[in-house]
Amino acid sequence: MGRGRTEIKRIENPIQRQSTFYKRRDGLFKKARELSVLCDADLLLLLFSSSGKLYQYHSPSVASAKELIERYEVATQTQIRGDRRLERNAETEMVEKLCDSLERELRFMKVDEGQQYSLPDLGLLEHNLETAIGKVRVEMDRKIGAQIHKLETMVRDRQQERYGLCDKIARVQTLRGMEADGSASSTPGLDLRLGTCSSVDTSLGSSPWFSAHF
Amino acid sequence: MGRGRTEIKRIENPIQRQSTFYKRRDGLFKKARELSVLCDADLLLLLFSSSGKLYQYHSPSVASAKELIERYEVATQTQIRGDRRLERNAETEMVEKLCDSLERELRFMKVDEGQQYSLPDLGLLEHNLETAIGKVRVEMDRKIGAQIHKLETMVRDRQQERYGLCDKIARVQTLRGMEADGSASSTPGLDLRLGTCSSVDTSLGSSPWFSAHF
DNA sequence: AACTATTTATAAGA
DNA sequence: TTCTTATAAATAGTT
Repeated sequence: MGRGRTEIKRIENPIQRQSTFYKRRDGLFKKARELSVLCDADLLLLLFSSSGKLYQYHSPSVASAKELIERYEVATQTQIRGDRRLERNAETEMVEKLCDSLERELRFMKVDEGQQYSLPDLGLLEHNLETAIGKVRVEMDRKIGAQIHKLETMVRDRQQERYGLCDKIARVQTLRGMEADGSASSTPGLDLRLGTCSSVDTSLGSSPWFSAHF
Repeated sequence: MGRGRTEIKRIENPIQRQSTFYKRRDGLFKKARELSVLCDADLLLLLFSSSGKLYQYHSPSVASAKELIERYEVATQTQIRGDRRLERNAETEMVEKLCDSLERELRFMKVDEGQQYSLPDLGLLEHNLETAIGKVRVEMDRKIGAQIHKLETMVRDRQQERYGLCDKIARVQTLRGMEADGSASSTPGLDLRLGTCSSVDTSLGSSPWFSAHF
């Protein structure tokens, strides 16, 4: 459009090029906006002039360019990874998250191997790692402590139960003794003796929880 | 353009909307290409249809959309950080790199505080951190060792120099003694005695390198 | 998809 | 940069 000429090739005259850039930039942005509104589409337009200046447009329906860039990355990743993503559930996602963290951790360590840290930097690094290890150990202790407490409570409850039963048995036997004869009881098949009512082993050496986790 | 109607608002008829989407998408991409060629500009166009399908265009002068996204991120960072970046040299960049690493490290640790790690995960984490600390310490030892070696070498060289000078002085004094008189020497202002030619202190307690780094 | 009456974008000039 | 205007290009409605 315009008077004459159509050939699409670099405009050599810088003044004319600049002028054309402004006009066509405005036109492009307008068209972008119209498309996004008319057709309910999301779009991002990043434009760098030949002098390196950035102009951008994104459809009003999205909050920021960043949002669309992330959507773009997800979309292209999906194309690459195919439908593998569909097989995943929440649990595997969490494991993946942890793996990512560890990967990052390891990459970080590799940077260290690659050289470039000065001695004071290494000292700082050491300190931070020590702090981190401290946190991990505190957390482990907390978790182990909680588990032990839980088990101890369970053990104590069982013991109480046993004491109660022993008591009952003792009373039943006393009752029998008072009846003073060996005739058939009303519950002949039921032996209420449960063995000695002594202490219960509270060590956790072979607890299923322990062996399952280490 | 087209017969009648111009109002820019969402087209409700889905068939018409789809048709318009194709036409205007092609038009937009064509305009984008023309702008980039005519005005030597780089551009990226990401377009998501209302059904979520992605269409993209980037100027032929760049290898990939990713490249322009990175350029965009640099440009916006520059806008935010202003000209602070201009003040930076290679050295500060390296420090920044380290800070980023530590930040990542700390973020990782925060995830840990937030809960969600199981005991075996914590065990693994602990192990990894121990390995990392080991690496850092080995690297520190290596650096300190190298510095000590360098200093020892310097000290040894100085000692050698001194021995050489002592030797010279001894010979000069012997010569003087053989001349057997107290008359003015040809170099009266020059006292060649450099003090006792004994051992040199090799401790590094107050070395400038050491104090500069810790 | 293709056609075409119209609207819109813009090259050149001011 | 911005405005104007002649003209090329895009496209809405239709087939």
